[in-house]
Amino acid sequence: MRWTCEYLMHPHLLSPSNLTRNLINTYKFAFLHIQHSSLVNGDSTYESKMKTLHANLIKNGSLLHNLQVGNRLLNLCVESLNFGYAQKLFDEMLYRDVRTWTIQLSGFARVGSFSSALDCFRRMQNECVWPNNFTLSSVLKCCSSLYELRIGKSVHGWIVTSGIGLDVALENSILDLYVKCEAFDYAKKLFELMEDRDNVSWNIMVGAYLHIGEVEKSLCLFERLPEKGVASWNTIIDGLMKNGFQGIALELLYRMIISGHVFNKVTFSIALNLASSLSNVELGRWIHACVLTFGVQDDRFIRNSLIDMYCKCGEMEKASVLFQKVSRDFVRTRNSKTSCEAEIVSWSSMISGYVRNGEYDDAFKTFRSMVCEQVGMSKFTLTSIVSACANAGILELGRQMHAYIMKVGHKIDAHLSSSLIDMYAKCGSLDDAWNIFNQTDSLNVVQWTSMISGCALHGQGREAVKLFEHMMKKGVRPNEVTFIGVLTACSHAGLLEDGCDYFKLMKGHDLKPGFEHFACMVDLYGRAGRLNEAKEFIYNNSLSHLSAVWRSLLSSCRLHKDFAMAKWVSEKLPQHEPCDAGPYILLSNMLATEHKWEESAKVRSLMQLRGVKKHPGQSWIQLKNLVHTFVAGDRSHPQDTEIYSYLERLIGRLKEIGYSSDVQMVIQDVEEEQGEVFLSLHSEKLALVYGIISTPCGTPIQIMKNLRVCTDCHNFIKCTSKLLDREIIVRDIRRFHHFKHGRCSCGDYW
DNA sequence: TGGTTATTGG
Repeated sequence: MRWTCEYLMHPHLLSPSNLTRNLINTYKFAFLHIQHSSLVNGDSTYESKMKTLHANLIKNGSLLHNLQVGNRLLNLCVESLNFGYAQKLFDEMLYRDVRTWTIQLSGFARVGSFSSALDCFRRMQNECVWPNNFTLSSVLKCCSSLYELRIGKSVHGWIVTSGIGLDVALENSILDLYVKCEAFDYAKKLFELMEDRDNVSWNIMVGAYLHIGEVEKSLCLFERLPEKGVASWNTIIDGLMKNGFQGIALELLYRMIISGHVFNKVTFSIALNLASSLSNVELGRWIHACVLTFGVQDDRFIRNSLIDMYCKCGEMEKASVLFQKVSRDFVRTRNSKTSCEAEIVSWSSMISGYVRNGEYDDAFKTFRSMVCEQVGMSKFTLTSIVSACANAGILELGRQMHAYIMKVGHKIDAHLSSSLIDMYAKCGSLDDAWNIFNQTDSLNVVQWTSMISGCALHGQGREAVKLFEHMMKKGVRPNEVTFIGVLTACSHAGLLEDGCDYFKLMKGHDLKPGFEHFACMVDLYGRAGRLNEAKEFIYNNSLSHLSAVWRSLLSSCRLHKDFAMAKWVSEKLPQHEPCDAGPYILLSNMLATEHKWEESAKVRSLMQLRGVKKHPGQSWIQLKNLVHTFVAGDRSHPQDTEIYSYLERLIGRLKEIGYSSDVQMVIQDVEEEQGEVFLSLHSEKLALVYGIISTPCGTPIQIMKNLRVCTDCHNFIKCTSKLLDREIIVRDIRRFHHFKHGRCSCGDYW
């Protein structure tokens, strides 16, 4: 190998008589040798060696006089993805035939330059080179990738009129073009007219029916297939899953196995995807075991599917182990385009996995390494990271990400714009959310929903309702999530009648209310003070097994001070969710308000006995580039002496303007005075005080909290906003509270 | 012919 390479570096050693098949092979070896040493041994002289090789090739001009030799070399360049050299060689070749053009054209198609491939086809036609079936297949593939139905149809027309021999493969390409371009009628007609149909033709049609959601027809077609190949099974299982028929998909996978079909690489990907969409980690693990048995664990698609499956099943550690292995391998193969794409997918999967599992810090860390290691960004990565900013509520980071996206020059597509709208809304800047919303040209249902939910989040119920009406007028169909948004808005703004109307409207849109919608309705009745109607609604709709609706009713009871019903409800709660700490705390809280300390303590010990852990309350505030997090009674902050002494003085001054601690929220068996002390140390108060002492007078302060804000803290913040004349914004787990001049945007209704 | 990653709610 080394000898051949050195030999080629000295062209004077070449004699014209060597211009034979052997020479081509020698070039082939040299090519592969240079590429191999660059990829595996990290040889940095790759570029210069290739240049030398190429120069020698050109110098030995006779090579380019021989069409056969030229074509073979061109093919070699294309196959090894050395596209720059392929282009040079193509331009320098003296003679070109249909094969030369086809190699070049399919080369463009292979690296995803479909437009260049079509240009190549046009030039070829201009030079009156008659295409063959391979050329046409490639051209049709380019058309379908570019959704170029018009060009595709003209190619079809040309094929028919030119009298070129049509074979099944070419007809299948046309069929596939029509399906991909959603010209389903054309596809159906062509399929009916086809004299020879092979398995591929049938599979394309099965896939086509699945694509347009005609699941039953696709199943019929599938069952009619006389010999079902692995590809047929793959198509039907994948399509069923994508149409939301996970159960049938799983059944078919089982049927496929027991009828003796052996999985191929595609089957593994699909099966892993099925496992994650069912959140069935056992199935996922079983498939992982099969992957290892078959020895296909190094396939990039399968690896990524494995990572994604573990991410979606919440097993981030397992995903991370696989990911580390992948990224080690990728370092060595960075040069090829396909491996780059596969690498980006695995990074994206990891980031979205961390976001999905609420591990935002890890998501940010992964993103940072991705930037440092100069891995290319995809819109998937960016969308996930914006969503991480949204959920973590870190406005400054969100803004930086937005700026980064603009700087990199990424196009803001529908997914990105909806996640940006959502991010700004969730990070407290509704104005920025509106800016993105107003700048978007054709709004889809997700973007409308993000904006509607954003308004609801900020207590702008009427604005949300207006938006919803506007959206309907524009002819955009609301989905289930849109209704959750608009119902929440009605509930937060106390718009009982509108809420009931919208709930009824769901039927008109063929949408079945889920438990979230029912919970919104219970909330709506409850907040409006219609506690009995809320209770009736629960029983009339058989919702009594859902703890979410009882919890919502309980909050309303507290709001309207109906202690009798509150106690009745809070006793029901732990039965439904024995592992959730919330109901126990609420119940013991209710008992404590009636000074029934013993019973309250019993509930607490029952909770301990069952090993239920309380979710610790946390509040955080971002100042400059740092996020400061506090828990109740936190003494770990470096400025804690300052914080505590300011807090004490502040409470004293607030009392002078009428603030008093709301001891009803005390959840421990303590005396009032002690209770007051305990309340004063809630995490949001600490975060607020830290914000006050760290910023100039009059600066608005924004705090985030992972639980709902309690009545006492709500009161405390209201009074503080009045006393210090500061705008204070608090995001709790459900909504935003904008405090100004002693009032809150929620109207004390949350 | 078929396979992996993203947005609104929970």
